[in-house]
Amino acid sequence: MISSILIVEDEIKLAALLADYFKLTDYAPHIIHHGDEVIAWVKLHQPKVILLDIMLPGKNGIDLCKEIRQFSNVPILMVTAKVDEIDRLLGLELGADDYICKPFSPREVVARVKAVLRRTQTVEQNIDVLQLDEHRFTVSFHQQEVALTSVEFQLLKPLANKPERIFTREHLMQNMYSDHRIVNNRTIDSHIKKLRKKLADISEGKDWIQSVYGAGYRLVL
Amino acid sequence: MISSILIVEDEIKLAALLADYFKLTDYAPHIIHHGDEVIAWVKLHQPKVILLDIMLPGKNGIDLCKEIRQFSNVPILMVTAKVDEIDRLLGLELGADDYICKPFSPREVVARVKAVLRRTQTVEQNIDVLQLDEHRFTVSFHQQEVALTSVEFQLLKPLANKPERIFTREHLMQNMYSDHRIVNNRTIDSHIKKLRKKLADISEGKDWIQSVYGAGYRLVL
DNA sequence: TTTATTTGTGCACAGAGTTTGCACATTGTT
DNA sequence: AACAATGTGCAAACTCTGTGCACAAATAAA
Repeated sequence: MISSILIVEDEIKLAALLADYFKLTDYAPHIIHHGDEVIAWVKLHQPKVILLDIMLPGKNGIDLCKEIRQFSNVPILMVTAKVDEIDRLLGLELGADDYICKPFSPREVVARVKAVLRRTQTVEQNIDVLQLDEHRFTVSFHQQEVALTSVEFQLLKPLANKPERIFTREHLMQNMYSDHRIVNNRTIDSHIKKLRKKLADISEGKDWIQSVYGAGYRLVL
Repeated sequence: MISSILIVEDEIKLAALLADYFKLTDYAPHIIHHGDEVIAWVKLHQPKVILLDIMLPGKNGIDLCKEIRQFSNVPILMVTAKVDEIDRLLGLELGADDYICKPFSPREVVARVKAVLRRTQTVEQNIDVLQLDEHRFTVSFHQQEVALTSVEFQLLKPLANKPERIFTREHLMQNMYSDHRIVNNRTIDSHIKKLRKKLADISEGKDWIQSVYGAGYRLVL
């Protein structure tokens, strides 16, 4: 399995060294040296995991971590130069997934990243999914359940069955209506909106449905 | 068994700590910090149990408890900071199911919640169901019994055997008539109406049969 | 057999709930 | 900046369900 990893680290040589190690272990690393470039890149590329140094030119790692957590649950490993700092960081409850202390061996870092991915992926793939109930027209997330209308249910079904995959509005229409009716694109959007609301209500506000500009929608995990 | 629990507690760290403990014990906790948000959330999500602090910003726990009791019998555990207050609370007859005093250990709270659930669930799951008698075409609820016509009985049977599950009118027809006759949808409705009346008569007016727009009917517990 | 009484069916219409599309705001792309 | 796509609030159009009622069919009583 190949994962894209974002390495945010201002020491150029160290970053390159880490990147090399990750390449050897079948990861696709990308390096950013400056704090101000991180948010935009993450939003655009959605890496599978982020290695985030705290001391950075521009925005520091602590603020970046908070900011990323506003829109994503991507695993984040914080890197700090001082052991003492870790306690302080834990107190801040940044939502980071692990903390690593410099100096470190690249192999250690790779191991920690793997460990985090193993943890989070198990959770996401086995637990953090939407459960549809065909008989009751409901979706549930963890133990929270919500009733859908039949149109909403038919709309969600293909999206949830193939997460990540993009469905065009035309494709979604086909699945929603047995009579192959054509409705206005804005109509699909309206239903998507209602679905988003209901899903957010049972999952702490998470937006499960991503719109793909010019293409359609997809469900993200 | 997994239950959703609502934690209403303004001390953010305490709430998070409790939530963690409940997660470890297979509960799905949701936290609300402000009294004004509680009612709407409870109505929407119908948690299996509520842990309710008395001192809160916005509406206080005592008023909330009364208000919740207007529309739900969900088990409520009240949390108070002062031992002395418990006597006063008992006097108010709020309808809470247990009272817990701060400071407490999270493990104690989990234990008390389990105890309350054990008490209330036994009642609900073993007694509050409709008992059908195939030989006499009767339904009973608690000790109240009512005679059904054969059509009514056949209509109720699938609904009662699979509570929560939605049955289409077509499906219900199949079960009602051995000759697979097709009758008007309004006809099903008429029988549903009569059933509702009879069931309500033996169960304090409860409406057991929920209609699901565009889909059919289901029996709710 | 005839006459009540109960049960089943379907219709018309009212009321409730859902779906749809539009106008306009916002966001994303080039 | 200009254009295109998506998000949103809202009300109209539509669909579905509830109910009363009339009548048919089955059952029981006389």
